[in-house]
Amino acid sequence: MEGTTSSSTKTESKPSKAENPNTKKRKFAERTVVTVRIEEENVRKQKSEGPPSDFWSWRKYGQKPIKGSPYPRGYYKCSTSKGCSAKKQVERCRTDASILIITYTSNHNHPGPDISTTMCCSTNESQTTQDENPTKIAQLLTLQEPLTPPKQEQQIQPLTSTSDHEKPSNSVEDEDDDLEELKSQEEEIPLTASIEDKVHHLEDSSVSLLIDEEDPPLSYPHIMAFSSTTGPKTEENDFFDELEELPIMSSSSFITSFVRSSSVFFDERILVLP
DNA sequence: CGTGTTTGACCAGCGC
DNA sequence: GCGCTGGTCAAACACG
Repeated sequence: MEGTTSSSTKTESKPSKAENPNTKKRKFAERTVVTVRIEEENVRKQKSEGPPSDFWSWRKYGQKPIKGSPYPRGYYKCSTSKGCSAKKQVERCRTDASILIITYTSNHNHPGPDISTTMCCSTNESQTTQDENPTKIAQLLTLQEPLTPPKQEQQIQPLTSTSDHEKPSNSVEDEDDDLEELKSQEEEIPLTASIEDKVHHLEDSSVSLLIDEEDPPLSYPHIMAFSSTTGPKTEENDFFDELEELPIMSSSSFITSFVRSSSVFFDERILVLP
């Protein structure tokens, strides 16, 4: 909480509505942007079931149509714990409805849920869990698919802050007429980048910028969930070992290694600093 | 009954 | 200064 320390310049209190003085601070809000690609069948599910859930429980408190986007943006607060100020915004990529853009703001002020039970970390149980929680697992499954188009994927934003980062970096703004073309291109493009390639790429690029060990980003559910569980994991490691052979990690390399793993979950992570 | 969703209204940041 | 737009609130409603 009070993660948005950078922007509390407005001190005049707003009596009735905004109980949190940090509300409506757009420009300097710290955010972590995650794009998640969902598969087509899940796209339909999303429409009926909402955004893919992560390991927190979220309560929707608003939805707004976003100018220039055919899809509304949903606003969610963490309902895992009372008083938790963690929020997220979920919207769809304008060019590809199968891409969800999730923007995490603020920080969880409570330990994460026990993902060993919440999530399908056990490799043996993963299949059954998928059957039981297809939506929740959907974003995990997406890593099996090649993710965002290479252009978008390679242009991981540096740590500069504008409110436009969540929109895809490719030329979305201009010709809407090209959207269909882009879509068709996306479908035609043999998205062949393997997970390892992607991980490798992310590792080589700016992922290291995303995680500052002394001042970690605001909200990255997996990391927090992991850190909240007691000590180094076994099942989780097994899980990730399946994804990628991880060396034994020291505490410092754990995060880096985790990022490598978590970057598998998410197409793209953008920490926006003030 | 508790929890979550929907939805209209309100407010403030931001660009012009 | 003004209008647009995004973000939040809160009442009403739905659901288990």
